[in-house]
Amino acid sequence: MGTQDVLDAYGIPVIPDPADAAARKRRSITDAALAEFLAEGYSAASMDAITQRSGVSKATIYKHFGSKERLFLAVVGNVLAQTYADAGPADSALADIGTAADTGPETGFDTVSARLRAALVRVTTDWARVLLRPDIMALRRLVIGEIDRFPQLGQLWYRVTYDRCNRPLVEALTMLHARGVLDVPDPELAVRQLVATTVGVPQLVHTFAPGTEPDEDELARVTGSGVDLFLAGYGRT
Amino acid sequence: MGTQDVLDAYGIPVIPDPADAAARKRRSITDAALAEFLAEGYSAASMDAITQRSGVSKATIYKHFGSKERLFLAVVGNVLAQTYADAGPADSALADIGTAADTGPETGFDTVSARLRAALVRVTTDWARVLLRPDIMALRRLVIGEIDRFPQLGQLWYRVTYDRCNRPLVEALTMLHARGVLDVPDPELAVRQLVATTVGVPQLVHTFAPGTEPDEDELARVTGSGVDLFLAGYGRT
DNA sequence: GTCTATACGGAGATAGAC
DNA sequence: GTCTATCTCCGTATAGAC
Repeated sequence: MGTQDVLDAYGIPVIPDPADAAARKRRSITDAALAEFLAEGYSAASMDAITQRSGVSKATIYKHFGSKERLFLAVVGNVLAQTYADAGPADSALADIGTAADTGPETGFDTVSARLRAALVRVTTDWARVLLRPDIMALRRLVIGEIDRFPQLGQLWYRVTYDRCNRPLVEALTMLHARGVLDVPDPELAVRQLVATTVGVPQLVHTFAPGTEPDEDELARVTGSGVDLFLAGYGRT
Repeated sequence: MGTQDVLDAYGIPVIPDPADAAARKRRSITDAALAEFLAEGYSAASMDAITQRSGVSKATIYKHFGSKERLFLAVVGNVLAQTYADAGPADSALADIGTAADTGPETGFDTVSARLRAALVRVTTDWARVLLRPDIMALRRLVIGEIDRFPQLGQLWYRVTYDRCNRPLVEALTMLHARGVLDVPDPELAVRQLVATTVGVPQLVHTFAPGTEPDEDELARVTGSGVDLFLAGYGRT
Protein backbone atom coordinates (compact mmCIF):
# COMPACT_ATOMS: atom_id res chain seq x y z
CA MET A 1 0.00 0.00 0.00
CA GLY A 2 1.37 3.44 -0.96
CA THR A 3 1.99 6.32 1.37
CA GLN A 4 -1.05 8.51 2.00
CA ASP A 5 -0.16 12.13 1.12
CA VAL A 6 -1.06 14.81 3.64
CA LEU A 7 -2.22 18.04 1.97
CA ASP A 8 -2.26 21.53 3.40
CA ALA A 9 -5.05 24.09 2.95
CA TYR A 10 -3.92 24.85 -0.61
CA GLY A 11 -3.70 21.24 -1.69
CA ILE A 12 0.08 21.21 -1.50
CA PRO A 13 1.44 17.92 -0.16
CA VAL A 14 3.11 18.37 3.21
CA ILE A 15 6.52 16.72 3.33
CA PRO A 16 7.05 15.84 6.97
CA ASP A 17 10.33 16.82 8.56
CA PRO A 18 11.91 13.51 9.69
CA ALA A 19 12.96 15.01 13.01
CA ASP A 20 9.43 16.24 13.50
CA ALA A 21 7.99 12.86 12.67
CA ALA A 22 10.28 11.22 15.21
CA ALA A 23 9.27 13.72 17.86
CA ARG A 24 5.60 13.09 17.16
CA LYS A 25 6.07 9.34 17.38
CA ARG A 26 7.90 9.83 20.62
CA ARG A 27 4.99 11.82 21.91
CA SER A 28 2.43 9.26 20.82
CA ILE A 29 4.50 6.58 22.57
CA THR A 30 4.64 8.47 25.84
CA ASP A 31 0.93 9.25 25.69
CA ALA A 32 0.10 5.61 25.10
CA ALA A 33 2.51 4.45 27.78
CA LEU A 34 1.08 6.83 30.36
CA ALA A 35 -2.46 5.64 29.69
CA GLU A 36 -1.43 2.00 29.91
CA PHE A 37 0.66 2.42 33.06
CA LEU A 38 -2.10 4.38 34.78
CA ALA A 39 -4.69 1.77 33.86
CA GLU A 40 -2.67 -1.39 34.61
CA GLY A 41 0.18 -0.43 36.91
CA TYR A 42 3.81 -0.97 35.98
CA SER A 43 4.10 -4.75 35.99
CA ALA A 44 0.74 -5.58 34.46
CA ALA A 45 1.21 -3.00 31.73
CA SER A 46 2.36 -4.75 28.58
CA MET A 47 4.61 -3.36 25.90
CA ASP A 48 2.31 -5.01 23.38
CA ALA A 49 -0.61 -2.95 24.62
CA ILE A 50 1.47 0.22 24.53
CA THR A 51 2.47 -0.70 20.98
CA GLN A 52 -1.14 -1.00 19.91
CA ARG A 53 -2.27 2.14 21.71
CA SER A 54 0.54 4.21 20.20
CA GLY A 55 0.22 2.98 16.64
CA VAL A 56 3.98 2.51 16.22
CA SER A 57 5.86 -0.73 16.27
CA LYS A 58 7.37 -2.30 19.33
CA ALA A 59 10.88 -2.14 17.92
CA THR A 60 10.56 1.62 17.52
CA ILE A 61 9.60 1.98 21.17
CA TYR A 62 12.67 0.06 22.21
CA LYS A 63 14.86 2.15 19.89
CA HIS A 64 13.59 5.28 21.61
CA PHE A 65 13.49 4.19 25.24
CA GLY A 66 15.63 1.09 25.59
CA SER A 67 13.54 -0.84 28.08
CA LYS A 68 10.23 -0.91 29.88
CA GLU A 69 11.82 0.47 33.04
CA ARG A 70 13.36 3.42 31.26
CA LEU A 71 10.11 4.14 29.44
CA PHE A 72 8.24 4.10 32.74
CA LEU A 73 10.68 6.44 34.45
CA ALA A 74 10.77 8.82 31.50
CA VAL A 75 6.99 9.01 31.22
CA VAL A 76 6.19 9.33 34.90
CA GLY A 77 9.04 11.72 35.56
CA ASN A 78 7.99 14.05 32.79
CA VAL A 79 4.33 14.04 33.73
CA LEU A 80 5.22 14.70 37.35
CA ALA A 81 7.34 17.71 36.52
CA GLN A 82 4.80 18.99 34.00
CA THR A 83 1.89 18.69 36.42
CA TYR A 84 3.52 20.69 39.16
CA ALA A 85 4.87 23.22 36.74
CA ASP A 86 1.30 23.91 35.60
CA ALA A 87 0.06 24.03 39.19
CA GLY A 88 2.73 26.54 40.13
CA PRO A 89 1.31 28.90 42.72
CA ALA A 90 1.50 32.56 41.90
CA ASP A 91 1.13 33.49 45.55
CA SER A 92 3.06 36.71 45.56
CA ALA A 93 -0.15 38.12 47.05
CA LEU A 94 0.40 36.01 50.16
CA ALA A 95 3.95 37.16 50.82
CA ASP A 96 2.99 40.81 50.37
CA ILE A 97 0.25 40.89 52.97
CA GLY A 98 0.88 43.54 55.58
CA THR A 99 3.32 45.50 53.41
CA ALA A 100 2.94 48.60 51.29
CA ALA A 101 2.20 46.37 48.30
CA ASP A 102 -0.83 45.00 50.11
CA THR A 103 -3.46 47.28 48.70
CA GLY A 104 -6.07 46.51 51.27
CA PRO A 105 -9.72 47.29 50.50
CA GLU A 106 -9.13 46.99 46.76
CA THR A 107 -9.09 43.22 47.20
CA GLY A 108 -12.51 43.31 48.79
CA PHE A 109 -11.27 42.44 52.29
CA ASP A 110 -10.67 45.40 54.56
CA THR A 111 -8.54 43.88 57.31
CA VAL A 112 -5.13 42.28 57.16
CA SER A 113 -6.35 39.07 58.76
CA ALA A 114 -9.27 38.81 56.34
CA ARG A 115 -6.93 39.27 53.38
CA LEU A 116 -4.57 36.69 54.86
CA ARG A 117 -7.37 34.19 55.27
CA ALA A 118 -8.60 34.76 51.72
CA ALA A 119 -5.09 34.32 50.33
CA LEU A 120 -4.52 31.07 52.21
CA VAL A 121 -7.89 29.69 51.15
CA ARG A 122 -7.14 30.61 47.56
CA VAL A 123 -3.73 28.94 47.54
CA THR A 124 -4.86 25.72 49.19
CA THR A 125 -8.04 25.48 47.12
CA ASP A 126 -6.09 25.97 43.89
CA TRP A 127 -3.71 23.20 44.86
CA ALA A 128 -6.51 20.91 45.89
CA ARG A 129 -8.33 21.39 42.60
CA VAL A 130 -5.25 20.21 40.74
CA LEU A 131 -4.06 17.49 43.10
CA LEU A 132 -7.53 15.93 43.41
CA ARG A 133 -8.03 15.63 39.66
CA PRO A 134 -8.70 11.96 38.93
CA ASP A 135 -5.73 11.66 36.58
CA ILE A 136 -3.36 13.22 39.11
CA MET A 137 -4.72 10.99 41.85
CA ALA A 138 -4.21 7.96 39.61
CA LEU A 139 -0.62 9.04 38.95
CA ARG A 140 -0.09 9.43 42.68
CA ARG A 141 -1.41 5.94 43.35
CA LEU A 142 0.81 4.56 40.62
CA VAL A 143 3.93 6.19 42.07
CA ILE A 144 3.11 5.15 45.63
CA GLY A 145 2.52 1.56 44.56
CA GLU A 146 5.85 1.35 42.75
CA ILE A 147 7.97 3.25 45.29
CA ASP A 148 9.72 0.12 46.52
CA ARG A 149 10.84 -0.76 42.99
CA PHE A 150 11.50 2.84 41.85
CA PRO A 151 12.75 4.86 44.84
CA GLN A 152 13.90 7.59 42.45
CA LEU A 153 10.25 8.46 41.90
CA GLY A 154 9.77 9.02 45.60
CA GLN A 155 12.68 11.44 45.71
CA LEU A 156 11.47 13.17 42.56
CA TRP A 157 7.94 13.50 43.95
CA TYR A 158 9.26 14.95 47.18
CA ARG A 159 11.55 17.42 45.40
CA VAL A 160 8.87 18.58 42.98
CA THR A 161 6.14 19.01 45.58
CA TYR A 162 8.48 20.72 47.99
CA ASP A 163 9.95 23.12 45.46
CA ARG A 164 6.64 24.04 43.88
CA CYS A 165 4.34 23.96 46.90
CA ASN A 166 6.00 23.88 50.29
CA ARG A 167 9.05 26.09 49.80
CA PRO A 168 7.15 29.18 48.58
CA LEU A 169 4.75 28.85 51.48
CA VAL A 170 7.56 28.41 53.99
CA GLU A 171 9.19 31.57 52.71
CA ALA A 172 5.91 33.46 52.80
CA LEU A 173 5.18 32.35 56.36
CA THR A 174 8.68 33.30 57.44
CA MET A 175 8.15 36.80 56.10
CA LEU A 176 4.73 37.08 57.74
CA HIS A 177 6.25 35.94 61.01
CA ALA A 178 9.02 38.53 60.82
CA ARG A 179 6.42 41.15 59.98
CA GLY A 180 4.34 40.26 63.01
CA VAL A 181 1.27 39.16 61.04
CA LEU A 182 1.62 35.54 62.16
CA ASP A 183 3.30 33.75 65.04
CA VAL A 184 4.98 30.78 63.37
CA PRO A 185 8.03 29.56 65.28
CA ASP A 186 8.51 26.53 62.99
CA PRO A 187 7.43 27.43 59.44
CA GLU A 188 8.41 24.06 57.96
CA LEU A 189 6.13 22.18 60.31
CA ALA A 190 3.40 24.79 60.03
CA VAL A 191 3.27 24.44 56.25
CA ARG A 192 3.04 20.67 56.48
CA GLN A 193 0.18 21.08 58.94
CA LEU A 194 -1.59 23.61 56.74
CA VAL A 195 -1.34 21.34 53.73
CA ALA A 196 -2.49 18.38 55.82
CA THR A 197 -5.60 20.09 57.21
CA THR A 198 -6.65 21.46 53.83
CA VAL A 199 -5.55 19.43 50.81
CA GLY A 200 -4.70 16.35 52.84
CA VAL A 201 -8.20 15.82 54.19
CA PRO A 202 -10.03 15.25 50.90
CA GLN A 203 -6.93 13.69 49.36
CA LEU A 204 -7.05 10.84 51.85
CA VAL A 205 -10.61 10.01 50.87
CA HIS A 206 -9.94 10.15 47.14
CA THR A 207 -6.82 8.03 47.53
CA PHE A 208 -8.93 5.03 48.48
CA ALA A 209 -11.96 5.91 46.34
CA PRO A 210 -10.76 5.90 42.73
CA GLY A 211 -12.55 7.81 40.02
CA THR A 212 -14.54 10.09 42.27
CA GLU A 213 -14.56 13.76 41.34
CA PRO A 214 -14.11 16.30 44.12
CA ASP A 215 -17.20 18.35 44.90
CA GLU A 216 -16.47 22.06 44.62
CA ASP A 217 -18.70 23.13 47.52
CA GLU A 218 -17.34 20.46 49.83
CA LEU A 219 -13.82 21.43 48.81
CA ALA A 220 -14.41 25.08 49.69
CA ARG A 221 -15.89 24.09 53.03
CA VAL A 222 -12.95 21.83 53.94
CA THR A 223 -10.18 24.20 52.87
CA GLY A 224 -11.94 27.09 54.59
CA SER A 225 -12.24 25.15 57.81
CA GLY A 226 -8.64 23.98 57.56
CA VAL A 227 -7.37 27.52 57.09
CA ASP A 228 -9.44 28.68 60.06
CA LEU A 229 -7.87 25.96 62.17
CA PHE A 230 -4.43 27.02 60.99
CA LEU A 231 -5.08 30.67 61.78
CA ALA A 232 -6.52 29.85 65.17
CA GLY A 233 -3.19 28.24 66.03
CA TYR A 234 -0.75 30.57 64.33
CA GLY A 235 -2.56 33.89 64.00
CA ARG A 236 -1.83 36.88 66.23
CA THR A 237 -5.04 37.96 67.90
CA MET B 1 12.90 -40.60 51.98
CA GLY B 2 10.79 -41.64 54.99
CA THR B 3 8.64 -39.34 57.09
CA GLN B 4 10.53 -37.56 59.87
CA ASP B 5 8.78 -38.31 63.18
CA VAL B 6 8.10 -35.36 65.46
CA LEU B 7 8.52 -36.30 69.14
CA ASP B 8 7.03 -34.58 72.17
CA ALA B 9 8.87 -33.86 75.44
CA TYR B 10 8.54 -37.52 76.51
CA GLY B 11 9.78 -38.98 73.26
CA ILE B 12 6.29 -39.92 72.12
CA PRO B 13 5.80 -39.40 68.41
CA VAL B 14 3.27 -36.68 67.71
CA ILE B 15 0.68 -37.78 65.19
CA PRO B 16 -0.45 -34.57 63.52
CA ASP B 17 -4.15 -33.94 63.25
CA PRO B 18 -4.83 -33.66 59.50
CA ALA B 19 -7.06 -30.65 60.01
CA ASP B 20 -4.31 -29.04 62.05
CA ALA B 21 -1.74 -29.78 59.39
CA ALA B 22 -3.98 -28.21 56.76
CA ALA B 23 -4.46 -25.13 58.91
CA ARG B 24 -0.71 -24.78 59.39
CA LYS B 25 -0.06 -25.12 55.68
CA ARG B 26 -2.70 -22.52 55.07
CA ARG B 27 -0.94 -20.22 57.47
CA SER B 28 2.46 -20.78 55.90
CA ILE B 29 0.92 -20.04 52.51
CA THR B 30 -0.60 -16.75 53.64
CA ASP B 31 2.64 -15.72 55.36
CA ALA B 32 4.63 -16.45 52.24
CA ALA B 33 2.10 -14.73 50.02
CA LEU B 34 2.06 -11.60 52.16
CA ALA B 35 5.84 -11.33 52.05
CA GLU B 36 5.92 -11.84 48.30
CA PHE B 37 3.08 -9.39 47.59
CA LEU B 38 4.62 -6.74 49.83
CA ALA B 39 8.00 -7.13 48.16
CA GLU B 40 6.90 -7.34 44.54
CA GLY B 41 3.41 -5.90 44.30
CA TYR B 42 0.46 -7.91 43.03
CA SER B 43 1.31 -8.36 39.37
CA ALA B 44 5.03 -8.94 39.72
CA ALA B 45 4.52 -11.41 42.55
CA SER B 46 4.78 -14.92 41.18
CA MET B 47 2.95 -17.97 42.40
CA ASP B 48 6.19 -19.89 41.89
CA ALA B 49 7.96 -17.63 44.37
CA ILE B 50 5.12 -17.97 46.87
CA THR B 51 5.33 -21.73 46.41
CA GLN B 52 9.05 -21.74 47.25
CA ARG B 53 8.69 -19.35 50.19
CA SER B 54 5.86 -21.37 51.70
CA GLY B 55 7.41 -24.81 51.31
CA VAL B 56 4.20 -26.34 49.99
CA SER B 57 3.42 -27.20 46.40
CA LYS B 58 1.72 -24.90 43.97
CA ALA B 59 -1.18 -27.27 43.47
CA THR B 60 -1.92 -27.12 47.20
CA ILE B 61 -2.05 -23.37 47.09
CA TYR B 62 -4.58 -23.49 44.28
CA LYS B 63 -6.63 -26.10 46.14
CA HIS B 64 -6.83 -23.74 49.11
CA PHE B 65 -7.32 -20.39 47.43
CA GLY B 66 -8.44 -21.05 43.85
CA SER B 67 -6.59 -18.25 42.11
CA LYS B 68 -3.95 -15.59 42.56
CA GLU B 69 -6.61 -12.90 42.88
CA ARG B 70 -8.46 -14.71 45.62
CA LEU B 71 -5.23 -15.41 47.46
CA PHE B 72 -4.33 -11.73 47.29
CA LEU B 73 -7.69 -10.56 48.58
CA ALA B 74 -7.75 -13.14 51.37
CA VAL B 75 -4.25 -12.29 52.56
CA VAL B 76 -4.51 -8.51 52.38
CA GLY B 77 -8.02 -8.47 53.81
CA ASN B 78 -7.03 -10.54 56.81
CA VAL B 79 -3.89 -8.57 57.54
CA LEU B 80 -5.81 -5.32 57.28
CA ALA B 81 -8.44 -6.41 59.76
CA GLN B 82 -5.84 -7.92 62.07
CA THR B 83 -3.68 -4.80 62.07
CA TYR B 84 -6.46 -2.45 63.06
CA ALA B 85 -7.83 -4.89 65.58
CA ASP B 86 -4.45 -4.83 67.33
CA ALA B 87 -4.25 -1.05 67.09
CA GLY B 88 -7.67 -0.66 68.63
CA PRO B 89 -7.71 2.46 70.77
CA ALA B 90 -8.73 2.02 74.37
CA ASP B 91 -9.57 5.70 74.66
CA SER B 92 -12.30 5.50 77.24
CA ALA B 93 -10.15 8.02 79.10
CA LEU B 94 -10.82 10.58 76.38
CA ALA B 95 -14.61 10.29 76.46
CA ASP B 96 -14.66 10.52 80.23
CA ILE B 97 -12.82 13.81 80.52
CA GLY B 98 -14.85 16.38 82.41
CA THR B 99 -17.12 13.80 84.06
CA ALA B 100 -17.15 12.22 87.49
CA ALA B 101 -15.05 9.36 86.11
CA ASP B 102 -12.33 11.84 85.22
CA THR B 103 -10.19 11.48 88.30
CA GLY B 104 -8.21 14.62 87.77
CA PRO B 105 -4.88 15.04 89.55
CA GLU B 106 -4.37 11.27 89.79
CA THR B 107 -3.39 11.31 86.13
CA GLY B 108 -0.70 13.86 86.79
CA PHE B 109 -2.49 16.72 85.03
CA ASP B 110 -4.48 18.99 87.27
CA THR B 111 -6.68 20.84 84.77
CA VAL B 112 -9.32 19.54 82.42
CA SER B 113 -7.66 21.07 79.37
CA ALA B 114 -4.28 19.59 80.31
CA ARG B 115 -5.82 16.14 80.70
CA LEU B 116 -7.62 16.56 77.40
CA ARG B 117 -4.40 17.51 75.64
CA ALA B 118 -2.55 14.57 77.16
CA ALA B 119 -5.30 12.15 76.12
CA LEU B 120 -5.36 13.43 72.54
CA VAL B 121 -1.57 13.26 72.28
CA ARG B 122 -1.63 9.74 73.63
CA VAL B 123 -4.27 8.52 71.19
CA THR B 124 -2.71 10.08 68.11
CA THR B 125 0.80 9.02 69.05
CA ASP B 126 -0.30 5.43 69.63
CA TRP B 127 -1.95 5.35 66.22
CA ALA B 128 1.04 6.91 64.56
CA ARG B 129 3.41 4.37 66.08
CA VAL B 130 1.38 1.56 64.53
CA LEU B 131 0.50 3.16 61.21
CA LEU B 132 4.07 4.30 60.55
CA ARG B 133 5.57 0.86 61.10
CA PRO B 134 7.45 -0.05 57.91
CA ASP B 135 5.38 -3.17 57.32
CA ILE B 136 2.10 -1.29 57.73
CA MET B 137 3.32 1.48 55.45
CA ALA B 138 4.30 -1.14 52.86
CA LEU B 139 0.84 -2.70 53.11
CA ARG B 140 -0.69 0.73 52.65
CA ARG B 141 1.39 1.38 49.54
CA LEU B 142 0.42 -2.01 48.17
CA VAL B 143 -3.30 -1.37 48.66
CA ILE B 144 -3.13 2.13 47.22
CA GLY B 145 -1.25 0.91 44.17
CA GLU B 146 -3.81 -1.80 43.46
CA ILE B 147 -6.96 0.18 44.24
CA ASP B 148 -7.95 0.51 40.59
CA ARG B 149 -7.84 -3.27 40.12
CA PHE B 150 -9.23 -4.16 43.58
CA PRO B 151 -11.72 -1.48 44.64
CA GLN B 152 -13.00 -3.79 47.38
CA LEU B 153 -9.75 -3.15 49.24
CA GLY B 154 -10.41 0.57 49.20
CA GLN B 155 -13.83 0.08 50.74
CA LEU B 156 -12.43 -2.38 53.28
CA TRP B 157 -9.63 0.02 54.21
CA TYR B 158 -12.08 2.85 54.67
CA ARG B 159 -14.46 0.77 56.75
CA VAL B 160 -11.73 -0.64 58.98
CA THR B 161 -9.98 2.68 59.61
CA TYR B 162 -13.25 4.48 60.20
CA ASP B 163 -14.68 1.90 62.58
CA ARG B 164 -11.50 1.46 64.59
CA CYS B 165 -10.10 5.00 64.51
CA ASN B 166 -12.47 7.73 63.41
CA ARG B 167 -15.80 6.62 64.82
CA PRO B 168 -14.65 6.35 68.46
CA LEU B 169 -13.07 9.78 68.22
CA VAL B 170 -16.17 11.29 66.64
CA GLU B 171 -18.27 9.93 69.46
CA ALA B 172 -15.82 11.19 72.07
CA LEU B 173 -15.71 14.66 70.53
CA THR B 174 -19.49 14.77 70.36
CA MET B 175 -19.69 14.02 74.07
CA LEU B 176 -17.03 16.62 74.88
CA HIS B 177 -18.92 19.16 72.81
CA ALA B 178 -22.18 18.44 74.59
CA ARG B 179 -20.35 18.68 77.91
CA GLY B 180 -18.92 22.07 77.02
CA VAL B 181 -15.28 21.00 77.12
CA LEU B 182 -14.83 21.57 73.39
CA ASP B 183 -16.58 23.63 70.72
CA VAL B 184 -16.85 21.22 67.80
CA PRO B 185 -19.79 22.00 65.52
CA ASP B 186 -18.76 19.35 62.93
CA PRO B 187 -17.13 16.41 64.73
CA GLU B 188 -16.67 14.34 61.55
CA LEU B 189 -14.60 17.05 59.90
CA ALA B 190 -12.78 17.86 63.12
CA VAL B 191 -11.61 14.26 63.53
CA ARG B 192 -10.34 14.14 59.96
CA GLN B 193 -8.46 17.37 60.61
CA LEU B 194 -7.02 16.07 63.86
CA VAL B 195 -5.82 12.89 62.21
CA ALA B 196 -4.41 14.88 59.30
CA THR B 197 -2.39 17.30 61.44
CA THR B 198 -0.98 14.54 63.63
CA VAL B 199 -0.64 11.13 62.01
CA GLY B 200 -1.03 12.49 58.49
CA VAL B 201 2.01 14.74 58.61
CA PRO B 202 4.70 12.09 59.14
CA GLN B 203 2.68 9.54 57.16
CA LEU B 204 2.99 11.64 54.03
CA VAL B 205 6.77 11.67 54.32
CA HIS B 206 7.05 7.95 54.97
CA THR B 207 4.70 7.17 52.09
CA PHE B 208 7.29 8.37 49.61
CA ALA B 209 10.36 7.33 51.60
CA PRO B 210 10.17 3.55 51.96
CA GLY B 211 11.95 1.70 54.73
CA THR B 212 12.55 4.67 56.98
CA GLU B 213 11.72 4.19 60.65
CA PRO B 214 9.86 6.95 62.43
CA ASP B 215 11.91 8.83 65.01
CA GLU B 216 10.21 8.76 68.40
CA ASP B 217 11.22 12.27 69.43
CA GLU B 218 10.18 13.79 66.14
CA LEU B 219 6.90 11.89 66.36
CA ALA B 220 6.16 13.29 69.81
CA ARG B 221 6.97 16.80 68.63
CA VAL B 222 4.70 16.54 65.57
CA THR B 223 1.72 14.98 67.30
CA GLY B 224 2.07 17.44 70.18
CA SER B 225 2.10 20.39 67.82
CA GLY B 226 -0.81 18.95 65.85
CA VAL B 227 -2.92 18.52 68.97
CA ASP B 228 -2.09 22.08 70.04
CA LEU B 229 -3.27 23.32 66.67
CA PHE B 230 -6.45 21.31 67.02
CA LEU B 231 -7.13 22.64 70.52
CA ALA B 232 -6.42 26.21 69.45
CA GLY B 233 -9.22 25.87 66.94
CA TYR B 234 -11.73 23.79 68.85
CA GLY B 235 -10.94 24.34 72.53
CA ARG B 236 -13.05 26.53 74.82
CA THR B 237 -10.82 29.15 76.42
C1' DG C 1 14.29 5.20 11.53
C1' DT C 2 10.80 1.98 11.17
C1' DC C 3 8.77 -2.22 10.34
C1' DT C 4 7.70 -7.78 10.58
C1' DA C 5 8.81 -11.91 12.52
C1' DT C 6 10.76 -14.39 16.11
C1' DA C 7 13.63 -15.94 20.18
C1' DC C 8 13.36 -17.22 24.84
C1' DG C 9 11.85 -17.35 29.38
C1' DG C 10 8.42 -17.30 32.90
C1' DA C 11 3.62 -16.58 33.97
C1' DG C 12 -0.92 -18.83 35.94
C1' DA C 13 -3.23 -22.86 36.19
C1' DT C 14 -4.15 -28.09 36.02
C1' DA C 15 -3.86 -33.51 35.36
C1' DG C 16 -3.18 -37.48 37.56
C1' DA C 17 -0.40 -40.43 40.82
C1' DC C 18 -0.35 -41.39 45.71
C1' DG D 1 -5.03 -33.51 50.72
C1' DT D 2 -0.68 -33.16 48.72
C1' DC D 3 2.70 -33.77 45.46
C1' DT D 4 5.38 -33.85 40.58
C1' DA D 5 5.24 -32.86 36.01
C1' DT D 6 3.27 -30.40 32.46
C1' DC D 7 0.09 -27.46 29.49
C1' DT D 8 -0.60 -23.15 27.30
C1' DC D 9 -0.09 -18.50 26.71
C1' DC D 10 1.92 -14.05 27.01
C1' DG D 11 5.77 -11.37 28.68
C1' DT D 12 10.15 -8.53 27.24
C1' DA D 13 13.41 -7.87 24.04
C1' DT D 14 15.89 -8.37 19.49
C1' DA D 15 17.40 -9.73 14.48
C1' DG D 16 17.30 -8.39 10.03
C1' DA D 17 14.79 -6.49 5.88
C1' DC D 18 13.66 -1.99 3.92
